Amino acid sequence: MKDVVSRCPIEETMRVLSGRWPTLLLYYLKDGTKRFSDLRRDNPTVSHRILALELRKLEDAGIVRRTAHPGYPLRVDYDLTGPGRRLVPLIDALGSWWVHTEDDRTGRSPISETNLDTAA
Amino acid sequence: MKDVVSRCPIEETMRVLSGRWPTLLLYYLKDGTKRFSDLRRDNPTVSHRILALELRKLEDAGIVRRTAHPGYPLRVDYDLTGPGRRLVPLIDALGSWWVHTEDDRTGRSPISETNLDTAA
DNA sequence: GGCTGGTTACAGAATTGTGCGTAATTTACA
DNA sequence: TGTAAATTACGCACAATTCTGTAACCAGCC
Repeated sequence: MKDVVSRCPIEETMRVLSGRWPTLLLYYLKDGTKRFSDLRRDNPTVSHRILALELRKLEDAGIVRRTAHPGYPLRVDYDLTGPGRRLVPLIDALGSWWVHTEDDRTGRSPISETNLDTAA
Repeated sequence: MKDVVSRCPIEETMRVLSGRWPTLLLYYLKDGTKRFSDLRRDNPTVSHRILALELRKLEDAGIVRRTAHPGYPLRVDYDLTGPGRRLVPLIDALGSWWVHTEDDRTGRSPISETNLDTAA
């Protein structure tokens, strides 16, 4: 990718949210504070390296707050910032959009007077 | 919500919207019908190949409708489907989220009353 | 031959995964 | 009591995989 700094906010947002993990991490973090190992447990298919990189990316974007506790064994907490929490419902909206478009994808119309299929 | 598919709808949505082009194409298509060459002109940095691939992906996702007119020279129109149009405000919301988090990113207080938030 | 939309073949860039190393402290065990 | 190993959250080097771009080619009518 180039070093192009886009002025389009949508592009900027997508630069952060693109990929498989960011929205998933948001999803797990909306429950509250999680530790690195918690997040790995939540999603066993992320490699530790990628998890660290993604968390760093979200931190840089101001979505996630990283809190390192001094002492050993190491302990680091992650939770959503204000912007991060405000982002959650938007992500959820995308999720429901997908669910609703299922009707369109399967060629059915959503709940209407003409349609009384056995719903899903 | 039930265990509809084995995968999360947010993940499915992001699988389609991830990357640099999908949201940009949505942005250009929300004005109305466009042809392949129009979209290339709108965004000169997409390669011919990628544009075709991305449009195909959006078509498969039910976001974009492809209409090939018979006759030569070839002519193909692209426009948003119903789901595609319903997606636009959600994308816009992500854009305004980014604009509003600017305050947080730049360390300014988000207190606003005399706040002219005109998105770019 | 040129126009348009699209595809294939190959190359190079970017992203992701694997495995090893590290820190200071606790526990395991002989 | 001493030594080894586990723990936790990474960083680094490297391999594998995926993504993107370039260029050429196709179709069929003017």
